[in-house]
Amino acid sequence: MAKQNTVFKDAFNRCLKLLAETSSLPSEPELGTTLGVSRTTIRAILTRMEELQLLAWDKRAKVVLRQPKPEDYYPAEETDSLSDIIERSFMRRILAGGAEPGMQINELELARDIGTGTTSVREFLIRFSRFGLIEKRPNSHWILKGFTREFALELTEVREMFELRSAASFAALAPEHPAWADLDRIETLHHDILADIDNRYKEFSELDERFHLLVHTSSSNRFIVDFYDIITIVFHYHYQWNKTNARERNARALEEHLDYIAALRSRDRARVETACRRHLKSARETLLQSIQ
Amino acid sequence: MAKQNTVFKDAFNRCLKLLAETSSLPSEPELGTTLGVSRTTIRAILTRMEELQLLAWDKRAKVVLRQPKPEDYYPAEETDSLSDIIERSFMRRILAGGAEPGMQINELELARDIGTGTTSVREFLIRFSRFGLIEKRPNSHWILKGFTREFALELTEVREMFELRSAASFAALAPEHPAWADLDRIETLHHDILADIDNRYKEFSELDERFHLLVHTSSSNRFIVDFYDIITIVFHYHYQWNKTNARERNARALEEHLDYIAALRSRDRARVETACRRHLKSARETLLQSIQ
DNA sequence: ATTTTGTCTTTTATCCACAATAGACAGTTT
DNA sequence: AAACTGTCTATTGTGGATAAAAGACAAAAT
Repeated sequence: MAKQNTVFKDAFNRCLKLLAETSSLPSEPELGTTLGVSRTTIRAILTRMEELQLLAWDKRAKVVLRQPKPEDYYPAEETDSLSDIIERSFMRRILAGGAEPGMQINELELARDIGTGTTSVREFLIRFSRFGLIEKRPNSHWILKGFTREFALELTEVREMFELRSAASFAALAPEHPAWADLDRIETLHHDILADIDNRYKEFSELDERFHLLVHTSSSNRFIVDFYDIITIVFHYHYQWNKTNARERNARALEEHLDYIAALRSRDRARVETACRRHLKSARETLLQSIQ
Repeated sequence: MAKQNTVFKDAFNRCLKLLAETSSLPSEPELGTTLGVSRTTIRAILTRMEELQLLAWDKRAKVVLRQPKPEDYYPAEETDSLSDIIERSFMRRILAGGAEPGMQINELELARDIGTGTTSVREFLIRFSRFGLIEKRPNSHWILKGFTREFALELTEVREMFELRSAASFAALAPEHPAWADLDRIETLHHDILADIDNRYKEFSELDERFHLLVHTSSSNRFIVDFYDIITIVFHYHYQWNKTNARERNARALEEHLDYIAALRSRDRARVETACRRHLKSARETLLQSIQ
């Protein structure tokens, strides 16, 4: 297998949802834009839909014949891209499994373990190395530096530097800047989740990412925004594998966010700094607690 | 060709220099440590030296038979690693050649151009992407974001944040910390170069890198130290292709460094900040001037 | 008791091949 | 005239093969 057709399968599944809602599908280029894939893939999807008797397709006419059934969809595990699979598998090994700092990482072994070629694993490791958790010895193995206390402290040090600066520039944005509207939407979601915290506390992780990314984006600095990727991935997996007191932690963080958002709106520099520092401090503590 | 034996050739050349200075070579493991390669490579080197009648090798006895001649060395262009070749070639294209921001980068074309396989080019691009000059569109091409004014401003903004913090922590290092001795050596070199600036101004680039890296290292933060890689590569190629007023620029920077070094030694926080800011400001101006 | 060497195995770096996907262009339809 | 479709080509993503390089282990030498 040279390449998995996950792009096709994922787009096919998404296209089924579109199909469920209309009696005929739009033009190929329009579908391509909607689903974010090329016309080649769209045509493969249409062909498949024809085969499944979902669609009568003749040039511009794309008439829906029947509603999609659950078995028409490709299974979810076939739509994950290879790099996602490798990432998950690797993160499980190093965060969940008891991986010791200093351990060697073996491309070949990792590839065999995941059931994939070495090229993909290698490319993943190169991409991943910018997160500072692994390091390459040329012509030799990779070294796991480990998700240690030092790592967390170094990460949060930079995060705090960047976020304080971003928050300050956010507060200075012109009132008509679209970021304020984004902030409104995010604030509303905070209230919604808090109102039903027992059931919805799990939605925090995603909202947290969205909020902080919005703040960082206002720095207009690619290095600051890119750095947030590291925060995202660390917190993403951290939330996934460390669920003690998740409800309380998230509720507190939501309150802090609301305070932080109010401070941004006040445009009062000192107030922004105080609220931002307070939240970052508790985020750091949460992260550190989970380490040992 | 699966793999170029550049490690062997480069180590062989370095080993020839060792051979020129003694009458017999040390043990295989010792040579390996000295040259930074494995015993496998050492044995290949010794075999080659035997073939060239440079050495009589029998187990532990490695008797030098004659001095190496220039033709014994492998040519310098054969000792460069493939990734160095790709890097140089790519940087020339985007910094020296008139590459427009927004331009597409084609892995295959680049590989053909350099005369190498696509895998190596691809891995280079992935590694290089962390410098923020290119961006990947999955399943499609890379986009050149360009060495623009915005890039330089974003880069220097982060650099200034990091270096101010690093300089402050440098000044707070214990007096017995080895970094102070490194600083002494670097200062001496500054005086040496300034004393013969007309002939030695070209040595500034390397010294500059060494000095700032020393400062950044004292932050003990891998993200800050790693970020300095970006500065290094940008300035490295910038110095290489922009030589107007190099002598004057370098002389001024050397003076600023000396002032900065004196400030670090004084351990006076305000003085450190002033000297650091002044130097970073002029470094930024130099970089910006070269862009348009 | 170390250290060194001989031999062998494992892993990395790199090229190549091929399916999936993107994208270009001309002819066709609205 | 603008958008769409049919067809074809080019490029990316990924597995597999292979030489270079690293490294393991036992036997030999100090």
